Amino acid sequence: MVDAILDAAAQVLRKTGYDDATTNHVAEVAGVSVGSLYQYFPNKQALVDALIVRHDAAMWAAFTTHATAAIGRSFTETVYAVIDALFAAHLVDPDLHRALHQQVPRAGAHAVLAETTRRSRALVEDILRARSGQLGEVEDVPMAALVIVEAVEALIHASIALPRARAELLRVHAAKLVLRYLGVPEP
Amino acid sequence: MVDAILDAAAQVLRKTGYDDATTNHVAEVAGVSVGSLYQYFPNKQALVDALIVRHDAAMWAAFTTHATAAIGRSFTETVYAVIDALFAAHLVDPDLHRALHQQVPRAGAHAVLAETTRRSRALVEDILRARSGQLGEVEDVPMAALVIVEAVEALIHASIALPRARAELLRVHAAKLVLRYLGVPEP
DNA sequence: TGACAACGCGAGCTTTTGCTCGCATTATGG
DNA sequence: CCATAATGCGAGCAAAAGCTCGCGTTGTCA
Repeated sequence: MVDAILDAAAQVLRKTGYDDATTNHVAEVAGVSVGSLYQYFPNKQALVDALIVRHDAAMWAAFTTHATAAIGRSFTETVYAVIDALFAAHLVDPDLHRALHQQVPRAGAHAVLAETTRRSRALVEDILRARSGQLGEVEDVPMAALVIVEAVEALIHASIALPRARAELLRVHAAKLVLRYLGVPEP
Repeated sequence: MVDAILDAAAQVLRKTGYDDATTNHVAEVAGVSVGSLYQYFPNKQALVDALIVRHDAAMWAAFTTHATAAIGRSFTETVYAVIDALFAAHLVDPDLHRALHQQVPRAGAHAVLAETTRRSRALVEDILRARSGQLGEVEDVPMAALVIVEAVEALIHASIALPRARAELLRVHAAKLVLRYLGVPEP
């Protein structure tokens, strides 16, 4: 039942937006009553929070699944794999993702999302440190990780509004951007 | 009076957030009555819209002012100047900027902001085309402009949450990112 | 099958909030 | 100095939205 309510909330957010995402409307779409909704979610914020947590977990799962392809590869291939994984993660439910980020007030302030950002940066830092000695050295690893994560994420968000062909090309450019930034020679 | 109301709205958004930005509250802070507010703004959305337009205009003004420093310089210096101008534009009213973008639902969907993004990209495209023959050629100018604008804007937004020293360093990294992406050799 | 609890329901209460409208106050101009 | 208009006021209205609570229904034991 909890899942039914969350599914309904996601659908409402995707289709009609945050303003029409009233508790009554969500309950109606879910085919349950408002009372039942409030049995599992103490208030509207808790409902939205749960949705954010669930979606974030789904994205992170998709990311780690795809990112395993990077294990044992060369640095260039690792970069491509991680970027592909990030793009894949954003294809889990793009409409919901956009609704959550563009319409829910203070969505970016959620602790779960901050934690995911932190984990993403930590992962990139690890990758950068792992290539010590190989190619040129990176002086400020945390700063480089920040630059890479922020830039790539921005490009992914931009790609959502693009036609498929351009989005694919943008993925290549994202990889190019990162590799050249890190001083990796072209293949 | 219009300005007083807009100033109050900006202050409320900055300090207490979008949720507490009721029309009555804004009017109270502005030192006027709700009736007066509705004499100049037909509804709450119009008020927020006007605030977005005003802030966007202020940012664009700051940008163009600083960007004139790029006229007649070398390509590398032009890149630095434009990035500096973008950072300067985001220092106009960072708190209001964040409130508008993170708390106002669908803030990104506003026509004015889309137009500003379009103008930014057009400007970058012009700069890229102007250096034809100089250095390496850029094949897909619109794509490169998109990559640069999106990446730099993301880094600027990230820099707002950073301590001043790190923010300054991030600016250098933004320039490095763009120059290396475009294949410009280090100075 | 009957007692009991857990689950579910939805009409409606309460609060909030965007907004109005009739009146007061201040400018304008003859 | 008065008539008229323009501006400003703020109590209060109407709609909306979050939330509650008493009752019905379904499931689960002995």
